[in-house]
Amino acid sequence: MHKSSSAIRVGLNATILAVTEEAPRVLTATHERSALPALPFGPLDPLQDRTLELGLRGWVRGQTGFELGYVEQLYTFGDLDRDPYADVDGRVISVAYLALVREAAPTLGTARWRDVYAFLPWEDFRQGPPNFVTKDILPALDAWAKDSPWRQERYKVAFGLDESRWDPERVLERYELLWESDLLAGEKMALDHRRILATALGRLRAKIRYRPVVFELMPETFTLFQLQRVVEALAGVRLHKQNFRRLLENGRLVEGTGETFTETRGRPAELFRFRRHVVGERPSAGVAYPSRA
Amino acid sequence: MHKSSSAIRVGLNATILAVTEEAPRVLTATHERSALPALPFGPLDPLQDRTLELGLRGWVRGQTGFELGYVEQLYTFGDLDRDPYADVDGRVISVAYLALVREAAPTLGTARWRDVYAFLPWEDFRQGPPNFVTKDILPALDAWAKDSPWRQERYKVAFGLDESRWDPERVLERYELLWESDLLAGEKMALDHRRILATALGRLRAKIRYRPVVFELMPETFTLFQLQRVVEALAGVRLHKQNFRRLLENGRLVEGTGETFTETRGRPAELFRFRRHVVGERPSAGVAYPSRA
DNA sequence: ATCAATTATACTCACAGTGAGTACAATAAG
DNA sequence: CTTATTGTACTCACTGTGAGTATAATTGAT
Repeated sequence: MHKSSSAIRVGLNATILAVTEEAPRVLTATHERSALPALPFGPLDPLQDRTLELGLRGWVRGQTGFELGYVEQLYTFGDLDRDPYADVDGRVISVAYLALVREAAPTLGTARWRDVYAFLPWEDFRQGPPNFVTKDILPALDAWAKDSPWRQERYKVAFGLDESRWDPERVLERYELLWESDLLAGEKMALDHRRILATALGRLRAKIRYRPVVFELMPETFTLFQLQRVVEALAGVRLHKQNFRRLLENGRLVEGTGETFTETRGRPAELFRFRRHVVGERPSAGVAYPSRA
Repeated sequence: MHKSSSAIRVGLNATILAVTEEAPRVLTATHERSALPALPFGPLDPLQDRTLELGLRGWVRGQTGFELGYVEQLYTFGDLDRDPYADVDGRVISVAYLALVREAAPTLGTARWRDVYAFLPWEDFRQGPPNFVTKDILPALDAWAKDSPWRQERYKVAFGLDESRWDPERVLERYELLWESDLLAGEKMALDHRRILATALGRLRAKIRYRPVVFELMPETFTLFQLQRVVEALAGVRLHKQNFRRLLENGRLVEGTGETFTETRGRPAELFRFRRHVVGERPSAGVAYPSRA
């Protein structure tokens, strides 16, 4: 066994999300040792970086060319066994951040945009429960929980069976459930990065509802239907159009520009713009996704 | 100027809360250099502590004699200028935790229980707005916001004026508002610990509503009125008794023991017990504080 | 023994959201 | 001119929630 160094290094971990073409995307790098996709990661420079967030913005700019807009701290990971190379490298504490950017612009280096649902395929319920969930996962979970009423309750709540209904925000619960039962589907990521991604998605889905963060992902002007599509892509659920609009009007979050937008056929839609000044205005201004269609 | 060391140390910071005699209490130590009250703080041992949480539990046990029950990670602080001694000591990153314990039992060392509202006096609205808030703070804030409509909105939302109503969870917003306007009342704490305390209180107030965490603060059996008093102490708001009980019944969080409890005069109250197994049962099981009395 | 204080219950009621549905209007591609 | 597509206008039932009124059950104090 190698002798461990007692030095601690602090890493800054970024889950950078965008939505393009009705799919949530995450910026990935390639993990050197495992060759798996990984969340971009940079060290904290203890002398230069005045704040953790500035440090993050700095190396993201350098490594990927992105100027981050909205940034939010997620969680700090520091378990000794999360990194199998920790013995060699010394202990690493990593502070994970969630960042939202406006568009999937071209990237520098090895960074690459990937569909979030490639890693968490069971989270996309827009077409109803995905096939492999109903066919494979749920029966297997049922077997897994057969002898434990507690496991029963747990997986039924997580997947919205029986009494409870599918709650888009319970991403982490579902991830951990599938991890424990060894039923994880989808593509792997390096280390515990898939878990971090799940944390990020859950947080974002929750935050959307009480803070106007979706607009960080939208262009300057947009139609209400485009906005709905973006929210749906993130929430992984289809929404009821009329109710969605009703909520938007109540929240006074957007204002019409008067211009219209025609791309597909059908009646042209009016273009809207986010009313930036509402941010502090209302107690809780979010784009609460109302119901499924 | 001293030459800074480039080593990083990681500290684990605990906000340990309990509720006794209808007051939320926080466990404080004494900061060596400033002699101010401080949140207990211990280093992470990069070789021994398998997880951050275990590290925390370990030194809390050693330093204060407490065996922590409920523990939750709060936030990670790492700004260079948060500690004026950073130059000498090298960079410190601290991971803050919120912990709940059952009772304000006697403590070892210099640790001491203090009323949370001694540090954040404007947060206790149980008797309605405290005198110094209406008399001093609000007028001063009004002056501070006189020329900025944005500041206006901000402080009115934070303090529940006009349209909006007092939201117990906006602790951090209020703290930052008062900090910026240089109107902080109450006792100081070392470094940025008062800010951390504000973060913790806000988080706990929010969490109470969708997870049954209050019970971590209650004895094994309790009357519903005692429970209400504890929630009120944390929320800093008086509640409507009937509605509070209605919500408890709906949530199926507690069950009667059949025994009754008599301490004050008046009709004896039935003793209840937390139904532990509901934890995974319901989608969101919390003791949502309903309305003010 | 009576009263005041204190706590526990039982209901009511209005109002705001919310999930869901029906119907119809406007426009463009084919 | 049909059809696909999107935008609008309403309705409706149901649930939660904030609030209020009234009454029952106790016990300590006078």
